[in-house]
Amino acid sequence: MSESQQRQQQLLQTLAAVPFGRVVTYGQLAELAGLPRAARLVGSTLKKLPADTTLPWHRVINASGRISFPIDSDGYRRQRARLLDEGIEIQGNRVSLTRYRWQP
DNA sequence: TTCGTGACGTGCA
DNA sequence: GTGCACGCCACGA
Repeated sequence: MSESQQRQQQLLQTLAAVPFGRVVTYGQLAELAGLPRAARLVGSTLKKLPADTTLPWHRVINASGRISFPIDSDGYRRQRARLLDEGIEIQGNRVSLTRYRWQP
């Protein structure tokens, strides 16, 4: 297994540990996985996930507390709907990090 | 090998 | 609050 594949495994394992009703930022997820400053890697890794994945990809938002998809995109609507399902409040495209951020 | 690109972050105006 | 520049890492052309 290559180095980059191991890093992606680390990220996915960390993602799987994010509890229901909580969110993490791209940068936070990277750091928790032992990969500081690899926020962009999180994005490209999530992009490769299969559509039927059971991983909570929707619990990952950017450092501003916003959903990183364009407002009118499909991905945006799917992520928003899933977050709402978990009881997370969303104003516009924004989630309150102070209330919902996961702190292990 | 180099270069452009991306579901990002931080600092600053 | 917004926008921009720059840094970061991986990947494909």
